[in-house]
Amino acid sequence: MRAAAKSSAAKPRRRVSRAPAPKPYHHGDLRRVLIDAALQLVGEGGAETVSVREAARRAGVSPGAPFRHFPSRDALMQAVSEEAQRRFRAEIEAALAAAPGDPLGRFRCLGLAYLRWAMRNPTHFEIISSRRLFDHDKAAGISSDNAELIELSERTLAEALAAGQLRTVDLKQVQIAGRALVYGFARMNIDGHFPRWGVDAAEAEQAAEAILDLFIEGIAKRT
Amino acid sequence: MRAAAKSSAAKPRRRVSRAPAPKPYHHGDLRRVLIDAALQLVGEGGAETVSVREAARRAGVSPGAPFRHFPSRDALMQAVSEEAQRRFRAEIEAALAAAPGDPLGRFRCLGLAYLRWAMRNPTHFEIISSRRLFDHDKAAGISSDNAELIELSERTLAEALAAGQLRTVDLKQVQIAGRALVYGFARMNIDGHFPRWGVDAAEAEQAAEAILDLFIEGIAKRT
DNA sequence: TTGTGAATGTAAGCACCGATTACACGGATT
DNA sequence: AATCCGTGTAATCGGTGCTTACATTCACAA
Repeated sequence: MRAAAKSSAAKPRRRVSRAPAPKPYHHGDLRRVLIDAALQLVGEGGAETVSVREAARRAGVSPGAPFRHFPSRDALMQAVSEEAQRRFRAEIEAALAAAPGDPLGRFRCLGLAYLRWAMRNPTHFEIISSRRLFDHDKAAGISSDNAELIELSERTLAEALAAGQLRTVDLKQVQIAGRALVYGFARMNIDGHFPRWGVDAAEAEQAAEAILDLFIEGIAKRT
Repeated sequence: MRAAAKSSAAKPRRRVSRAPAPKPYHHGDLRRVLIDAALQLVGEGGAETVSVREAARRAGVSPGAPFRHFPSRDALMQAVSEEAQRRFRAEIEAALAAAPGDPLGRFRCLGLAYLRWAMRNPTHFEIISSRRLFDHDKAAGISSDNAELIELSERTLAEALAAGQLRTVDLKQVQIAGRALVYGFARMNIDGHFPRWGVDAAEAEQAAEAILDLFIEGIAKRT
């Protein structure tokens, strides 16, 4: 690519807050900009094509600068993952709050919001999905990630059981199976198992809804 | 990519039958050895930590030699993927052939064999799972991969439907849901979503069987 | 206002990586 | 026996993660 070739172009050293200097030595909010750049890079070529140098390049900063904010590439990716998880959880909770109803219906809303977000934001979902790459140290620690979401789904399922809407009592199994279903569908989508749906997102979302309904009918008490 | 751990892998050479030639110029079966080395590397540090150089190092060969057999790293990984897929399909078909019974029971055997193989060979399964990395060109082409397996599961499901064992008639939905379920479970396992099961494989397999049964009961005609 | 230390950037460099090119070896064909 | 060509080596290039040394700026205090 191109060398930086920063034209120094000796500028007047106005430090008055009135006019913004064209090249301030300090970036201002490099950390945030790096995370955004990395997020964009994931969207362009997958998670493993993200390079710290390219992120720095897009931030208009030297290759070593990012290491002032992240001790390693993995740390940067972890920050990206946390950002993605934050958005994910926010959207799920919003969708669940906005759609009340019977417990099983709310469980369906939960799964649907999960699937929709995963299909519409494959970039973010890909980052979230693999703990082995980004959260390997945090996995046994704080667990402030989507454990909250897991608990939310468990609570909703418990309500459904209390309301007599389920045909089985093993909530843990149902919860894991539901997670595996939506996770598997979303992963298959971004892993390219549905090449035909790459061009028709609506069809993919329809299929997602259909298999979710199939699962829910499977766990619901038969009429 | 990141630096890989060093490892001395001076392999004893034996190719000449007459005298102990210390260094035969030609390796003999480098292609196979490279695939095996790459497979081993995936098992040690994940798919993206595999480097052509390290594979060459373990094969006792110069860094440029692998490129005589594979035009690129991705080509090597694709060969590894094909090898893994071959073993996968062989085991599934063997398990299915050895366990006859009613169609739905055979479908269960299919899913169980899938899950078991995925849990016991996470290395291979990880390679198989992501088409975007390894099969991007082949995806629309020959499709000699596990499309055969998909068809096999569809056929088994159709038999189950014909035998009146299913409560729904939309086979495509059932098939996709089943695939998403087992794929999601296997992926969650290797992606580290079940850290507790990292030490107890038996428990993981029990859980896998349980969610599979949950799903099958969900699609079965109620007695 | 003026030091002064901590933050945060740059510059240079290391080792490793994928990939290419020129060259060396040797088994197989004729 | 001479030759061809598949297969290995050696050298090299640009890119990458990461470290170290140095430069600049900001924030806070005397």
